[in-house]
Amino acid sequence: MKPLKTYILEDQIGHILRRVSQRHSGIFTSQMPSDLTPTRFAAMAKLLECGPLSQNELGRLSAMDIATIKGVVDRLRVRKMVDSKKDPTDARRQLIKLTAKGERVIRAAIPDALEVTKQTVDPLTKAESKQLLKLLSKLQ
Amino acid sequence: MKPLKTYILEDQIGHILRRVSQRHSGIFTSQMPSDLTPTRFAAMAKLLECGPLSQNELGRLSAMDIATIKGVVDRLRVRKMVDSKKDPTDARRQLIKLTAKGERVIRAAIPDALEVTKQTVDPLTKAESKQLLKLLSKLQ
DNA sequence: CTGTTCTCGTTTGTATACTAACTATATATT
DNA sequence: AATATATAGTTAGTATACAAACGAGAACAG
Repeated sequence: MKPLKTYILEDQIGHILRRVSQRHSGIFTSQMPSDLTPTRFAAMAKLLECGPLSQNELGRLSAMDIATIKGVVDRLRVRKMVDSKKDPTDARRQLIKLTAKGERVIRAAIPDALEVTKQTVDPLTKAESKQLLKLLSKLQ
Repeated sequence: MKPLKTYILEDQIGHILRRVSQRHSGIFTSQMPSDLTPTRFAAMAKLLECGPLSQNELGRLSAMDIATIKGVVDRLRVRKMVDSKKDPTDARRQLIKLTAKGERVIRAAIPDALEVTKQTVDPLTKAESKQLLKLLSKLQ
């Protein structure tokens, strides 16, 4: 006899991922300056790490679609966190780089971001947290 | 001497969660009919499980903000997957219920959704997958 | 040199996701 | 009954997220 296929939303990895992401983003919003969203922060952190990048490279490195990264960069530009100039070697490219203000802001925000990570995994022991990262990494 | 606080985006739980969610949603999109998004599916699955619900209840049960669930319900209504009527006992409420079409669609989609879950955790062993769900559940 | 193909970025459209301000209705308190 | 408070839903605004179609430039084939 075949077992019934019942569908329990709460048991599905997709649903749980969504809820955990919601919680994380709530923690992020409450801890960080209001004009730093998770994606803006990610883009700026990558620029700090790598120096000036094309939009495409920045998108790839921070795991954002090109249409998404464009919006993120536009909004960062409005806030004078980044600026851009034509790549002299390739007229299609825009090189995006942190402004002085942007670099100051992202450096100041990094300790807070580490605190966000800490609070997010706070319900777990250190070993559990390490295990979780290991398992999630296999799913990327 | 204080250690340097280096920030590795790829090690942060928020970033990893975002990437895993992206992968899951890609699998969902490729496996499911194009007019069933993850949230639409979740809302309909809850309606199938619980019967008619107010927008508020539906939002709570499927982990969506009231402003979000409104958009989801509106789009489901346009597609004739749900309809709604005034709650006779409370004039503020709209009772949302699956249409016959909606019920047919969601029932047919459930096996596919279980397959999406399966594919999502495919890189993990059964034990790992169970462990992952356990750890994630602690973070909800 | 000339197409062909690829890549970079833009734009449009749709769909979450949440905040804040608002209206309307219900419920509780005095 | 009058007032205060709480709840249900709507609306507007901002920010991801991605698909699809497009133009401009680069790279490469012949």
